[in-house]
Amino acid sequence: MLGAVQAGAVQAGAVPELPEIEVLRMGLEPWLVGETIDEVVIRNTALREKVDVRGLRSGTLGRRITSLGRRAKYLLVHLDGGCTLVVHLGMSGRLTLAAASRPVEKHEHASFTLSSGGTLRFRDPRRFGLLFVLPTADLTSDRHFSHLGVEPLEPSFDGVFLRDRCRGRRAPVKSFLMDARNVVGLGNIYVTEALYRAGVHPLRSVARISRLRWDRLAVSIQAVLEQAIAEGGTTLRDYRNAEGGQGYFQVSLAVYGREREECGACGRTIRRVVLAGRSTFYCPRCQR
DNA sequence: CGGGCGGCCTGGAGGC
DNA sequence: TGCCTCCAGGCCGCCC
Repeated sequence: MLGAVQAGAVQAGAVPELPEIEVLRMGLEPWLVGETIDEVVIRNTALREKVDVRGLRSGTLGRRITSLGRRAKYLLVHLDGGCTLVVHLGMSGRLTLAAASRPVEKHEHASFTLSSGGTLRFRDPRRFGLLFVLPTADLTSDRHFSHLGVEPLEPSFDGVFLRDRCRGRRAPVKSFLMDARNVVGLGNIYVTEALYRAGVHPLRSVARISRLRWDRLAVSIQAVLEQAIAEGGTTLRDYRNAEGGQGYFQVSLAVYGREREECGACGRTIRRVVLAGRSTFYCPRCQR
């Protein structure tokens, strides 16, 4: 169980984007599949949307977990009986396996007792997360999912798709890529890094991006996400390991959070601007 | 219609 | 040292 806890935990300070949810899904799946949910405890229903306790219980109690999926930043716990438990971690959510004897932590709003005797705990200090149950058949039509765009790690995601998708629009490319109606799963950090890798200025209008740059952007987005997944999704701001060292993926961040530092490629000073209320970092020479 | 932005929420950091 | 303010951001809804 300890191994599962370490594999499944989104570490402190990580802002869960697509790679963090995918790492969580892979870490939890071998421990959850085959388990039955024997008890559901909800301590606080005031998440981003009020938790429907009765719906959650009726859809999950006595049900066996058949598989774990992911759509955008939603973790999908598929159950027999035709329902799916949907978990969104928001900004600060964590989903971890723990022994039933472990004391309840602060901000631990929900726990699910499994047939093995372990528990699945949902902790979310900022309460931007979501917890609900749906008939599995409604997963695409439900209002949380119906508007969502393409998965960036699917084969259909490429430069041609992006170019077609933005036709007739003039939004800054960063805003376009962070809009889940176009592409899902990208948060501020990975978009920022992908734009740097592709050499595209974050404020550039989508109307003024060449075919070549769209191809490069698609490749960069996939490369950043795949690298982050391979490195355990450690997107860390304040995480430190036991020795006080920094998380692994932070080393790979070329521009995010590096205002006033030198660009590793050209030496120019990395700049920060605010777009749609979000910090945006870029190299003024490498990104045009 | 589409893009910008405020609000939700808490903890951590920085200023005085 | 302690209090206050600011900032982080996924997502929705409102506004222009």
